[in-house]
Amino acid sequence: MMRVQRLFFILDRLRARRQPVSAESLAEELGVSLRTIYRDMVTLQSMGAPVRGEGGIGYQIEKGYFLPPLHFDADELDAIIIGMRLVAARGDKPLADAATRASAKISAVLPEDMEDSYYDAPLLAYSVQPKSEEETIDFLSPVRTAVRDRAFIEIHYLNLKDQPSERVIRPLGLTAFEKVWLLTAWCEKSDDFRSFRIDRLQSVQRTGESFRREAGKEFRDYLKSL
Amino acid sequence: MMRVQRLFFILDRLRARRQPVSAESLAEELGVSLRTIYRDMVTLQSMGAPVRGEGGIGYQIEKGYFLPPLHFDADELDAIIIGMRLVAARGDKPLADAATRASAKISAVLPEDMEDSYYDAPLLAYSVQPKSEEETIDFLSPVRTAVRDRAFIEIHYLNLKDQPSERVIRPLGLTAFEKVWLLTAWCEKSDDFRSFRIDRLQSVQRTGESFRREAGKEFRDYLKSL
DNA sequence: GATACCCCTGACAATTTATGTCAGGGTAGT
DNA sequence: ACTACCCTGACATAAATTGTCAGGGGTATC
Repeated sequence: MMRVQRLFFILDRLRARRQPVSAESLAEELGVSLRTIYRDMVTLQSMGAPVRGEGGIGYQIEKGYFLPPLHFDADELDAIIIGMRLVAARGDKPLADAATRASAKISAVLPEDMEDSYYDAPLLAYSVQPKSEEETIDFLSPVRTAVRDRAFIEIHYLNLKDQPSERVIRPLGLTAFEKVWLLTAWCEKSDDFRSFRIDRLQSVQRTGESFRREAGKEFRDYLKSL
Repeated sequence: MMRVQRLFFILDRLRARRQPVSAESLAEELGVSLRTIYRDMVTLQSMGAPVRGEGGIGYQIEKGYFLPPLHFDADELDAIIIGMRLVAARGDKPLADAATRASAKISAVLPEDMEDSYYDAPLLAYSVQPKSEEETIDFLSPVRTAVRDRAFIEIHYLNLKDQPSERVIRPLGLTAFEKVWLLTAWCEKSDDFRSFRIDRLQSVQRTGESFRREAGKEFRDYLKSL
């Protein structure tokens, strides 16, 4: 009985991670011996699951699905519900609307009995709006799309000491902190990585040029160092 | 070994046929006894596969089991990604894991070209852990499942003035604020609605009893009044 | 060419599961 | 009442799973 659960768990796990998973970490997580994991892998492969193991690396699952994703369990549904509500509460209008739409699409594919509990779920998210709600121009969405399109933008920024500056940057990524969104970018002026708080932006404008992301790896390394 | 193949076969079979499949036909096809098929069904159900058996009909798989391909636009994808990462950052371990799994399942049903951008999306969520990270017992998940199951719980609570109390409550809902999770409940002792910060809970224990939600409407009204 | 990580395989005894059989009970439609 | 199913419990036997021990071999990094 334990075995079957384990096999499904392994599949799920390999699907979840892009990075290779070592047999040892699986063994530990599942409370079984290393040998058992190796045997499980043979079983999975013999059933046609596209799992590949490489020495010195770990296990990976090939793209394309051997088993279609299972339905969402109660915890996963909770995570989706609260996640979408968090975004709806903390994002700007376009992102909040998108969260609502995504939520609707997901609930549409749920079985009826789960669909009801999805909408009635007693999970809420609440967020205070950072500034006075009336006239705050929110730059989250323009910046977000600029990140997506890899478009250079020119910004007017007010740092935490209220010193204004103007610069052209490559917007690389966004991070949601407790209260603020942080934009990580490559600043052409400083020729280095810089972070900017979205709520301190005075203006955002695309220059029209776009960049290729040679900086991808460096960016990820930079993020890890934060 | 035979067992695992059988379970996968049954899943495949139920997905293939729209019409109900009888346990007997499965037993015959797989060369096992009827009893074994029934036991297999229990196993599948215990793994969260919504296979339904009806007397006089046969077995069928519920609609939401296999997620159909979903199409999300770029903004919706952003919302899902950041939402799941927010939950992963702010929930406790079970909820964070669930967010990761849900994320993987969603990405698995995306068209191929969208899948890459899903994983590479430069959107991150970061959250400071509220207490010292070592020995904080996290009550989010037990409370969350109690809300789901409508189970009475007995809690030891330390209010913001550090006054301890002990009470039996009906956990009604959870709200995620910037830094803390708030539990809204009906308190039997006070005979009124009360709110509790999850991080101030000292202990949580189910009484074993459960309640029906007559309080549903009142709860929603109460929440609106906050 | 060390070194550190990994994957992978075989064998064997102990334990845990799975299985068939027998004997019931339940439900829904006819 | 009948049919055609699903479902459950008990129990002895057969089969699979598991950990342990003892290896072999590949890949990347320094």
